Amino acid sequence: MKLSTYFVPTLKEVPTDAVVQSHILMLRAGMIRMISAGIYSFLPLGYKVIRKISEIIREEMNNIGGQEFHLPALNPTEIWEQTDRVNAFGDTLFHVKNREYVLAPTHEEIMTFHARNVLKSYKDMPQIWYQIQTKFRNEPRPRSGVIRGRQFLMKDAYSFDVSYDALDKSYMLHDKAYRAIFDRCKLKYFVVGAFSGAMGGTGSEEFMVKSDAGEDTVAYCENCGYAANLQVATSIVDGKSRDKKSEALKEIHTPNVRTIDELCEFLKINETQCAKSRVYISDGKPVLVLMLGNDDVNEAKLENKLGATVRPGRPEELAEITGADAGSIGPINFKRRIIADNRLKDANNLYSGANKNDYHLGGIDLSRDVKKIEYADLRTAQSGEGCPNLYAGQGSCNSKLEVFSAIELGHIFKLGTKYSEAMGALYLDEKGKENPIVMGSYGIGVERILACFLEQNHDEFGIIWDKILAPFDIQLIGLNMKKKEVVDASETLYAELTGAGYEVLFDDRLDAQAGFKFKDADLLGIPVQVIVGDKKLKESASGGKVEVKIRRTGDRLDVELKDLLKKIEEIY
RNA sequence: CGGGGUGUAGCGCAGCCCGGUUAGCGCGCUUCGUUCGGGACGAAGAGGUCGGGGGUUCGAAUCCCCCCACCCCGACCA
Repeated sequence: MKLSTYFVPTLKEVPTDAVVQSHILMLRAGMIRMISAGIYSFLPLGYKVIRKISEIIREEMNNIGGQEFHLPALNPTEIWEQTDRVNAFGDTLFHVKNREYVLAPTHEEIMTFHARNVLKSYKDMPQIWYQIQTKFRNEPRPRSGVIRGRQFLMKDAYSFDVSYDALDKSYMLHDKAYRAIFDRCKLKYFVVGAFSGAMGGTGSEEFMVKSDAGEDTVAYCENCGYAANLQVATSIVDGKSRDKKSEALKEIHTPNVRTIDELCEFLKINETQCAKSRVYISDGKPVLVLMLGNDDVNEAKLENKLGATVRPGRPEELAEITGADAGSIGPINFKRRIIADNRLKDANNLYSGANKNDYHLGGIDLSRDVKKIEYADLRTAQSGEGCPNLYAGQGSCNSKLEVFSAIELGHIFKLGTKYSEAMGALYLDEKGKENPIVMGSYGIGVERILACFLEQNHDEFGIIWDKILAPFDIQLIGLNMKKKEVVDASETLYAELTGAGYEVLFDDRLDAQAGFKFKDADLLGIPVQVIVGDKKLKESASGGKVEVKIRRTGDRLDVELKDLLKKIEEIY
């Protein structure tokens, strides 16, 4: 491909609206352009990479027996009503105005529709059906370029089995395929296991990539690979030990002391002697949550414990419930439900609010002074705390956890019979008995693979492709295309390299200066640059030299023209 | 949906607070010349509903009201 006629609008300056690296690089390298928030056009260079990624996905899906479909994005609303997902998706679902259609955000319904009509016998299974197709979701806030869009490419796969045991096999096949896909795409990823969500599934795994641009927060252990969404992550951290002697309750005047830090400062005590109080409202009823020191309440854990959603109490509610404002609230004489974090179990000699403005209580013994108190894991794990992963018979890992943001690349999910039951996808088993098909669903964000790769493979100058995803194998740069010897040599090389089976991007632009071409080449990040300039052409009697530059390392070497093909072969 | 910010030439921005010639700068683009291995130089050009609508005023990019778009933080995320 000749760059003089190839549409690759590179940008010298960083577009203001782009914040995350992958987005900036895709825009600057002329791979994408935005049409509207969360809606992007892929330009030729970007689409070339998308196609390479798609091909890898296809190969690995076919390897596990997957069969590729192409389903319509435009779906009759009625099908979505059968599973009550018009409601479940709510505003996220795009509705077509002049027909009873929706734009599909995923394809469980359509795949189940086909399964229902065809998979009538246990002999018809297992099946793995997949497609690579555009999904539509009316995200309230698209962001980070292509990472969270309103329209995006997804590889979605669905398995159909006769039993949960059989589903386990299909699920494991996908686990294998996904690892193969992400390995081949040279991504550094990790797997977050089984988070029992509200979707009625029996198991799931998320494939994640560490990134500041990510929207999930996870706790990860480098040592053993433990990874958990922060919403459920636990850690090993000491509780408040129980002192031998419980002191008597004492009221302390603490004017203008609101926070735990201020309390510690005021009383010259350690924060692990304090119980922090937070009042939440759940189901219209107040709950006092006690945390040790400055520990953060993990609202997801609290909601799990209560089995209902929670919200923080409003200031006027706090005053009415406790008789005090936030900062002076505590467990003593609190008449409603009290749940304390496990770190506070049986703790004594604690300081906490007195439910009276500007007063705190000391000498609190939770066992002695708080009659009806429950304990639960309610705290948010933090970086540096001990990994809770258990080794069989050897205690826990206890290496240091790291908490960071991550991008979800893929998700494999044991669906069970939710959709087959709702839509009547039933088969006959060996005994002639009717059963619902047991399903799994499996998704990969195709553009996210691209974005994650770029997040992990760039430097200050631009993209650094790995050869497996690179849009081209070689960037051939004719430095001064006004000189005949350069034109002749580079045209010859272009023909030779292309003939040898390499995909070559030939910078044959007539008017671009050397520096300009170098900068563009580094930005585009093709793995190998072959630089043809008149000086080096003259350097050898035997036909001249060209320079070969390896983008990732920055290494340059001069190569005789006649040795070039061999050299490139060595590199590749 | 709540909070914050931005919208002026293809891109990046100044001008706005404090209204007043013909709305400016850099990059890019066109033409000519010079240059030619790390985003060159000179000269001459083209390119604008100042996001949209309404209002105030003799006069609005500038002040006021409404709307729209985009970005960031949060909420949401099968």
